Amino acid sequence: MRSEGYSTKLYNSILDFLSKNRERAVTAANVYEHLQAAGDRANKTTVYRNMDRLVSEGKVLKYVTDDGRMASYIYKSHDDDCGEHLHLQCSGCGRVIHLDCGYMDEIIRHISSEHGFDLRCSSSILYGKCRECAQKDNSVEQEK
Amino acid sequence: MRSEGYSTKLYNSILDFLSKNRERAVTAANVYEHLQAAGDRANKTTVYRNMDRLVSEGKVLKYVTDDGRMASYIYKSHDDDCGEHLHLQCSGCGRVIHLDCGYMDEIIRHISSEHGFDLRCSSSILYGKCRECAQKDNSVEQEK
DNA sequence: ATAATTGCAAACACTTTGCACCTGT
DNA sequence: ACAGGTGCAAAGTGTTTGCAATTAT
Repeated sequence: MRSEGYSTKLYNSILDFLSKNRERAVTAANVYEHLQAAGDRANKTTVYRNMDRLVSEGKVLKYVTDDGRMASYIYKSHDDDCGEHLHLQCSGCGRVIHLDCGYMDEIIRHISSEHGFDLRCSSSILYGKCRECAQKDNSVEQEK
Repeated sequence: MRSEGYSTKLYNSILDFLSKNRERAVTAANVYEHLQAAGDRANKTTVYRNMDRLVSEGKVLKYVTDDGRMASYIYKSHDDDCGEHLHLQCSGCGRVIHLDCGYMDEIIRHISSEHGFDLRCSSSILYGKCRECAQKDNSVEQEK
């Protein structure tokens, strides 16, 4: 977590976009497209550099998409410490669920004591489907 | 899971290598290097194609490495259904721990009922450090 | 015989880097 | 003024694809 840098137009736009999408994981491509659409014509390189900066500033967590093709970023709200709990990501809609219930501590303790393993939540993400997307899948099944 | 294909020299070598490494996650590069060393000079493309084949045959699970740079593969032992439980992977030594205890089912149920999320174990992997690597890290810290 | 597998070179997709120029402080 | 940010083009990395030659059944 390095010292803050300059507050540029792009940096602010990106941070703003991320904070407005705290409930989903966002890729560099998503950010780039958003900036295009918003008229802040940006360069992909610059997007990547700003994402790196946000990660090293500790404002954002970096994961990988479901298919492992791209990096995905999750905005860390200041009120919850996202490094301390796991995240669920829906591979349908990209929605992120913060597993910050008390149950989580228990899981971490169990994994540590029973399996001799220190979980690092900040680099682990669980994939699956949220209720809505799972239901959508089912209705598509039925249409066949 | 498609029907079995030809049983070629390379396919067998790769499967053999994977089954001898069931306790760790292996990358395409690892497989390639092993084949080189073993004298079965192979082509990277062929390694990738065989990995794909093994995945579609359901003999191997495909994940992503800790840093998200490469695919990593875990051999599925026939005796345990790896698609039904989560895996822990040590980012120090690559060791894989199968989380196939009863407690895990409870977690999956909790995530489903309390968070409305259907976990897909076959594409989720948790990272951290196994006891040995964590201790190793500590001694390195102390050397400073 | 014939369907699947292989090797090679080229293409891909995402990300990173080098460098000259521009901007925030 | 100057540290830091930006854009462009080029390079890098892991993976995939097209196609002709080879191999397993």
